[in-house]
Amino acid sequence: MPTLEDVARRAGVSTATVSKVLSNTPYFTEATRNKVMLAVKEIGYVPNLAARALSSGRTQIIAVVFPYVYDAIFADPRILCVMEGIDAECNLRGYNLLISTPRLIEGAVDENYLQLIQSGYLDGVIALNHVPFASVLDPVLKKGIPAVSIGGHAAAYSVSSDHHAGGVLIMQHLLELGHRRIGIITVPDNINIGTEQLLQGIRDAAQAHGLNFDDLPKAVGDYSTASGADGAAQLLQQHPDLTALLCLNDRMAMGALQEAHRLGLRVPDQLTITGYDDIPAAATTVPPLTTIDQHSLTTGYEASRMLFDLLDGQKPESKIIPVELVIRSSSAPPIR
Amino acid sequence: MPTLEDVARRAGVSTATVSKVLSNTPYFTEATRNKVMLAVKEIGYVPNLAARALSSGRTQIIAVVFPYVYDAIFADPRILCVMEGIDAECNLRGYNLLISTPRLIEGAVDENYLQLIQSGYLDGVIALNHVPFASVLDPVLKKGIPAVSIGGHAAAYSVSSDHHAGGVLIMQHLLELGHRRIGIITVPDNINIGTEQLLQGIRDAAQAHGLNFDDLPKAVGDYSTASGADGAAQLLQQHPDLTALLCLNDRMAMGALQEAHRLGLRVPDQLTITGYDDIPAAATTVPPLTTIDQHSLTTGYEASRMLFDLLDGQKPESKIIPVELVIRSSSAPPIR
DNA sequence: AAGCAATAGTTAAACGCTTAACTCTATAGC
DNA sequence: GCTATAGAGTTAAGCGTTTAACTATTGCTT
Repeated sequence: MPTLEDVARRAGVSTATVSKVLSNTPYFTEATRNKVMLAVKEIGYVPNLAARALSSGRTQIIAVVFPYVYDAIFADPRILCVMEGIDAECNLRGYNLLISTPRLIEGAVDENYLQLIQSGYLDGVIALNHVPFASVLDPVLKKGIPAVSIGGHAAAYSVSSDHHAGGVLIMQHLLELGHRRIGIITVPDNINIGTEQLLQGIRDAAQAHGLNFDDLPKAVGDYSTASGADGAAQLLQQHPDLTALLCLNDRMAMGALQEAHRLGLRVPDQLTITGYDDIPAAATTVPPLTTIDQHSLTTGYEASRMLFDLLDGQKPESKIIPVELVIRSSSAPPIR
Repeated sequence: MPTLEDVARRAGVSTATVSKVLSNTPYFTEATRNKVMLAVKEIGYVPNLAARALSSGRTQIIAVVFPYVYDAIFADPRILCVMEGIDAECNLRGYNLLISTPRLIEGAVDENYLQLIQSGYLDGVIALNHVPFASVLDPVLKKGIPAVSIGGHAAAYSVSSDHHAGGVLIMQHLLELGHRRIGIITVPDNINIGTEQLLQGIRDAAQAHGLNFDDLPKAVGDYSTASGADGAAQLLQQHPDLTALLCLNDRMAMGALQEAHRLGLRVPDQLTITGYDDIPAAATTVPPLTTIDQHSLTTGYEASRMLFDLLDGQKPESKIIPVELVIRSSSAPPIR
């Protein structure tokens, strides 16, 4: 492979000149620039990234990390939408995207991940908030790598959804339709800040309508479709009088939908089911899901923009992405 | 950050010794090894990957590339299953996963991608077969980077599904149920080899049952759910007597399901709908989809194993992953 | 006792780039 | 005429590893 030196020789200049011309340093004549560019084209020179990284300390690689939790990360469409936003922005800027899915062995982050963080291979990190979030992001911050978190982390720049508003919106929607006997398919406590805010929103909306959140029947799922079906089964068996199921994500709502169908319950006529996230599939279920759009693509986009600002030496403001109630056909007034 | 030299000084040996001990080169006493290891622990040394890469020519990075085609890659659950298999294997081996989604501007691969390939940053490549496949994989092969393709490429090691068998299986299933008036929701020609094989399988099965493939009504989609709905609408309007819809992927089948529901057609009683891929969502639609399981996870797993074999200097055999008919509830005999 | 192989470790060059510090005009200001 | 400054380019010192080639010691053959 041709090196800087080959280009320099061919263009009749020094390697420093080539390097600087290539990085658009000022103070070169057009003639010199042209000579260099021509030589580059002629011998098909492409910079060696490892050498560049070693010398400059920058790798042009940013990592997206999501702890491997519950089921496979790649199974969660919500995360993929975020990824897409990130990918698009990185592509635009000529950065490369590395994916890291640290395994968590008994609470400890895996060794490979730690090595990667320490290795100097990463110019920046975008981390998805999840259970063992601190343990994943802390090494990054300690090492001083620019990082932004999606979902919030006290010590980091972050972009998160307005989950409190989301909780209020979806619960309000149910209440305004006239539902009172509402089952909730939730996830284990302390999963992340977002979930707490969401639950608080639901609680507040309930209270505003004179309903006590703590009295509402609940089932605990794990975000997966299957757990949604299980939760629905359990809830409907113990509380056959429920008129609505509020699910903390779309996948669990899809499971609930499936279970309702299995039980011969027509949605939304006999049972209202709502989701959260607005993943692509939510629009194509039968019936399509009423849900909360988190604007995942925007979230990914904003996260990368924020990271690039950080890399440019700026101090960006943490951002809160507004959410939106999307009313489709899985919700209707309860039957009297 | 501490360097090799710091470790060497502390352990009272040369940097070469440290480097070799760390890479398990033979001919060192236990005492020396321990001294080195102790020093490493004490000062928290982590190798600098860029330096290592420059010096050794290996980066510990492998790239998964999928051309950006139609809609976002990240929207395709089938691909994500494959990714998961790849990710798991890379994680095990301590390799890092870089994702590249080259944009295709007027048939040409984007410049960033080409640079990445040439840059020496990649130890290996796994490429997903898609429309402009050659243009994406050719630079990789030319550069001599170990590569495996998923879906088949004449010049490369590959792992692919037995699409011909898949086509036969799904069509046979329909025919054996007694369907004859079958609509096909397909994709544009020449998308990739896999699709051609699949169509050939369908054709062969049709012929074996005395049905001429070319006479079957067809609609052309683009893999997306929406295009499946459109295709179904179009097909059912022009051919109201159809008793089954064979869709070339699950997402289009989900769209068809949705359209059937909109038209008030009960599936499978009044209309049979089948998919292909067996993405996770296929099991949770209402009704769950009859489809072909491509074993996407295995595919990803095998692809990375093959790549690692290649990196180990072996010459692996290209592999064909068997497929499997998964009969769920979206298919039934036609009404008489 | 010489020769050799195996063991244990070192030296120093190389990997390909960036960049601080430097040189050498040419022009401008006073 | 002398200094300052801006423009155009070069020199050479790293960046932190790996690794080929080398030295030195020990033990075993013959």
